[in-house]
Amino acid sequence: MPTTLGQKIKKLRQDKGYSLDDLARETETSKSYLWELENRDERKPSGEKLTNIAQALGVTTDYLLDEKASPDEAVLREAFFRKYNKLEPDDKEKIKQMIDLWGKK
Amino acid sequence: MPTTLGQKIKKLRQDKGYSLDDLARETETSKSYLWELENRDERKPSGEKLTNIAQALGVTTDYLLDEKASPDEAVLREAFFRKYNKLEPDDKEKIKQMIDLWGKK
DNA sequence: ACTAATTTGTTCTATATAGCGAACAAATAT
DNA sequence: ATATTTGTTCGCTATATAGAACAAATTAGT
Repeated sequence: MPTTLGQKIKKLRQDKGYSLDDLARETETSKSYLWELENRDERKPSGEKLTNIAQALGVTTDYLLDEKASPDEAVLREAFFRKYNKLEPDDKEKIKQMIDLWGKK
Repeated sequence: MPTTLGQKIKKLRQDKGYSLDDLARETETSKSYLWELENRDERKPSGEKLTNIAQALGVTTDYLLDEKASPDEAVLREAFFRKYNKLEPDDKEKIKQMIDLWGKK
């Protein structure tokens, strides 16, 4: 299971069969910087780059950044589901992706 | 409806009754920089800052960054919902937040 | 199999800008 | 009227990020 930002990017990229150049082209970033992101843990990319990368890899930025705790309590299921169904297609898709990914970690 | 990153931060912050100093303390950033984020459109904060800010304001980074399209097609609802229920509480909470926010835009 | 060409990954140097601290200004409270 | 809180500006340093050039690996040709 990948845990750092770099590991996640590398895994997702390779799973898609992209080279660094491929991903660089799609994300408006240089391949040298992508390499640093994957291999040097101390990098802190901008939200903009993160957005491009997340999109190219089909995940959300929240998944890449993998935040920490946040207060929790029970969910009202029906209300939840009704709300979900009213979302725009793009947003639905994103929610779905997050659920898929988080379910695996 | 706030549209830029700065507008969103400002609105959320003020709605919570926070001063720039308050938010700065909670998010590991300087108030001067927060001011720039709110008032100068050309700023590009790091994912790290974004994460802190999003958390302090109770939203996701994806909401703050408001990405663009992503491929879409039908969702298998039951599977979807079963998966959702298996998530960790923290993650459930995040999904819920996103749905709430996106439902309003 | 051997080598030349092409693709992929890595390192280095240079530049723009993220992000801070402290000083200043405006507003609000006492 | 003064003190305290809030917002704004400025200059400095660290670091994000690009653009090569270089190295390793892979592919294609003979």
